[in-house]
Amino acid sequence: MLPRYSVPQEQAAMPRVPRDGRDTTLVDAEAPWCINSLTIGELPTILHKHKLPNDFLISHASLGSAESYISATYHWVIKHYDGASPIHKFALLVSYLFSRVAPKLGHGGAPNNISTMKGSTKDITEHVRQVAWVPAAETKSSSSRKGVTKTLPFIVMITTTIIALSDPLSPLRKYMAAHNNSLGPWSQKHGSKFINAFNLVRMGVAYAHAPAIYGSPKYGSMHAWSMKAPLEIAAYAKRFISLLKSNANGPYEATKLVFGTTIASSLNRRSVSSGGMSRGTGLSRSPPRQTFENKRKREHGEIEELELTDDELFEVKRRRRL
DNA sequence: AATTTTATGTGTACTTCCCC
DNA sequence: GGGGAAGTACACATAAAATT
Repeated sequence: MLPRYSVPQEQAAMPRVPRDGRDTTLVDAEAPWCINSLTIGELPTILHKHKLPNDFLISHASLGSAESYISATYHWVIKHYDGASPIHKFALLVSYLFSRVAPKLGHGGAPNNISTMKGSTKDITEHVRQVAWVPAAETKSSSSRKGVTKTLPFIVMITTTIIALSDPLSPLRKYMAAHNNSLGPWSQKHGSKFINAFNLVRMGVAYAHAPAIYGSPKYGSMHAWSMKAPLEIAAYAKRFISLLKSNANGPYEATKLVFGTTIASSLNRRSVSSGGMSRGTGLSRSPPRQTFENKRKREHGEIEELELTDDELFEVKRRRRL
């Protein structure tokens, strides 16, 4: 059986994703909700939410026997999450997008001209921002790298990473401050899911200072990479959120800001070809093909665990009653 | 020397397939 | 259908490699 996360009692009623204007989740910023079952096109409907979604559970980070500062960081983020903070909201939304970009989370090798950028944070950062997102499975016979298919772990782990790295009071930053800026075991645990320096830079929340961003990047403005200042991230986050709710193409534009045109287009493919404004129209005439797994999950009422295929992302999914 | 990444093996949970 | 073998996917531990 799937690791069914437990739903707190007071939130036992399954949150409804807004289907029309009458749904109370549209107007109630406090009402419980889930993020993983949304489509990208539905992201603008939850921008007012103050709380983390119900499916944001620490268990999805599989902390196990991780060192105490790691689990402390997860608990700290859950306790301090503030939906009114642009950075927090951005972190959550981007974590969702990141989980849908998977497994295309890798990148090619360093270009030949990387050394010409040495010394220029601007050049290297702008370069990394444009590097293509490619599947991380490059080993010939063996399958793709492990740990990149389930979406909920990404959502919990990316959100936590961005928020914690952006706040000097987080247990993670305090650990770094006491350990010469090393992220410690955090690097390996999250790096196995491609939550690493390179992708933080590529998503626009961090600077790359040295070609070592392609190697074993150490943290610090004197080394390979560092987070942008909170005010810079906040400005970026505001722009992202503003794009997201700007118009019918908001989700595309916001995805493009963070992940680039290619990813935005590939995630958007289906809805563009079917005439754009499918949002709010309810049923689509030709429902996208579902994976076997998805079908099983629907049958088992595990829709909240649903992992959408690319083609489904922008579709307005018909909700089954639960 | 320190830090991060990559590779490999083990255990576990689930899925798929196949045979009865 | 049921039930077991084979296959898939993951976390975790450990070791090794790469880079600064």
